Amino acid sequence: MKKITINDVAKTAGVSKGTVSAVINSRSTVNAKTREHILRVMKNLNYQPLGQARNLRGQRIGKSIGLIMRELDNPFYASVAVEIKKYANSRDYILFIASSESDHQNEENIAQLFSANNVKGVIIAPVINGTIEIEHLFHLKMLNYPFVMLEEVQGILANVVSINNVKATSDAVKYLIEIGHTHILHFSGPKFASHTVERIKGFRKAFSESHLAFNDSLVIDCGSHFSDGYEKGLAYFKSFDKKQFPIAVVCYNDVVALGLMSALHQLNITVPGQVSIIGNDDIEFARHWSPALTTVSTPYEKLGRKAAEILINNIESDRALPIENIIFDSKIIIRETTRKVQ
Amino acid sequence: MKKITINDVAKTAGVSKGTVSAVINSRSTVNAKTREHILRVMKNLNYQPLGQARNLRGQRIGKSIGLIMRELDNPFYASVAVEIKKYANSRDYILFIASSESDHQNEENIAQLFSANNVKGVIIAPVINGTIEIEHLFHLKMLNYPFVMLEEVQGILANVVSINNVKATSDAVKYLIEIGHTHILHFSGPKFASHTVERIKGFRKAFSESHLAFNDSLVIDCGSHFSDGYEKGLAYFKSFDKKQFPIAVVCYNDVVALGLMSALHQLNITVPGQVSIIGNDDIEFARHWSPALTTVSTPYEKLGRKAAEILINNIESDRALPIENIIFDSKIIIRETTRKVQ
DNA sequence: GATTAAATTTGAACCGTTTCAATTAATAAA
DNA sequence: TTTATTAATTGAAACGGTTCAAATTTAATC
Repeated sequence: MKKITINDVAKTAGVSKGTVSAVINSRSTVNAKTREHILRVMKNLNYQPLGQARNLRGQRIGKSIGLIMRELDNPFYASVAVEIKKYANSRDYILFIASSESDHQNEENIAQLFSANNVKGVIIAPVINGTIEIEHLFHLKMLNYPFVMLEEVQGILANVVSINNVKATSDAVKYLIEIGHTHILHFSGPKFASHTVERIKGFRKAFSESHLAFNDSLVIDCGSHFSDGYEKGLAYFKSFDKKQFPIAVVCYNDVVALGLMSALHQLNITVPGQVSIIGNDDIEFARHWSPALTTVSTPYEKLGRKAAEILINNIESDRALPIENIIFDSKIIIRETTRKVQ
Repeated sequence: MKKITINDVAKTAGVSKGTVSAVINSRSTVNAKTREHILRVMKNLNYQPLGQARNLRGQRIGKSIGLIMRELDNPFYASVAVEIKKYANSRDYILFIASSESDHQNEENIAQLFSANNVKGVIIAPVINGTIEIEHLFHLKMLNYPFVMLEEVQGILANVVSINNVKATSDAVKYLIEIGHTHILHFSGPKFASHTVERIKGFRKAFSESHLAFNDSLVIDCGSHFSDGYEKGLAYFKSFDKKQFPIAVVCYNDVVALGLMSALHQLNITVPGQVSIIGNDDIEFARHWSPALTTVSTPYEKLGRKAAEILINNIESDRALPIENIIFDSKIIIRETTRKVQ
């Protein structure tokens, strides 16, 4: 079935396509009777004007940028998204958000769709699934299509605005060591996310820079959701020898930490009495939970703002701008889920 | 400054635009040396191919739908968005999300941008700010542009998929009456959101259908965030006469309810001992909080799924489909923040 | 060096609109 | 009825690319 075009409408209505165009654009120069007639024909033919063609000539339509998240319900990137949006709006851009669902092909399709549809540039939380696929990023580069990545990707030189996960997690562990902990675990994030990898690296780094011995069993595969923290927490501490307390857990993020606390509560294990817990992200609930969660706060406002700023600067510049690589540091926020030992 | 086009590149490089086009599209028929040369010229001129024009001919690029939320951090619509996305993906559509920030003009601009940029249809959580502005919706109708609204808007006949807020809140109040409460408050939502208005209506309805007398002071303007619940809760109960307990509060949503509980905790008021609380939405945290929150669960999966289904059916149909108006019922989930009185 | 096959490149037609000067129809004034 | 105005309509030329048959170049073979 061929697509109905303005020509079909014009022909059926017995007018020129200029007139049809005038109706579509609500121009007042067209006679009321003619308008009605054309409108009726449009409805009958179920004619949908093709936006792309409409803009080709005029190009007076608003500006927009895109954001490709890995998943819609990631609380950290959701906060970053809000900041990106704020900044974009302040410069008169609308933000469109899409989710790659951690799938390379999706990421590529979305980037393609953005660039093909008048979205001026894109911010990407890149998918890194073991095999790193960056052809589509090269393609964007070739097209001179402006983009900024929220995590570094090996093998491509591009704008990156990110956070220092290694240092953040390492600092968290060092803080625990400082207050006397000697038995420290890591509930790690979703496989293949670079945040996960980097945080594990930071975790190990802290060990290698202290007197404590690292051991693979100290890293427990967990995930990023409340239920992950809850379930893995239940499984791990269910038949846990209480003589081993006190113990400390550095969690991938706050939601996992909260889930873990919920599990511990159910097992009648006290926080921070028997288990100290540190989260990551500093979501709003972290400070309202009881006990309030000690966590690592990443400056997502700055992160989102900077990413959007670089992107829009690139979009509006008529020459290529130098590539930027900006890493923000996090800081630990001490609340009630960690305590001094001995 | 005039925009650089493929013609400029072709001219500067001394080749035909067909060849430049071949380079842009990574076709293998072009000689390596020529390719390099053209690529260099593209870079020098900072040439960005115009996506719209690229598609005009080919039109083989993926399908997408849009979602216009009122705000990015609304937990209820965030959940709905996830469901819309799932369904859209299952039918090979990519979902783009934008936020109107509860502003009419933004809503209009975004809808415009979607329709002008090859997004096949849109789901709208409409802004209803006292003055109802629906011209842009009429415009979409005229263009035969498929759209579905997540809340009813007076004055326009269009697809609506929504929830029965009146019944939901009314049921909540009736439940409280059933278990013996006689003093019932409502912490209401953001002004002008139709959910707010409808829930207040439901609150009143329950009174008018029972023996209790309604009174304007029973509705406390609150908002939709944790901090709103916390602050308004603190303000309201700070110098509250304890003789008036037990009392019950129906909250606009779960986050507000949790904020309120946090405030009450700080004031040493017990839940559900002195105050019974009911939320709305049934977010994940609701069941994990302690005490676990009694709340009204809206079937957001069905809601999102149905909205996306209607939209895509409309997009893919070659004739106009009948307008649908679907309202889902909610149900109350009894947990630990409500108790029988007397 | 001539012939043929393969690799490149060209350029005109086309995609579905908008634009706007020019034309035509309708209305008002003379 | 003419004529001058004004209101509507037309249609050809963009817009910035893609396509692909035809033309040209280059390489290979004899």
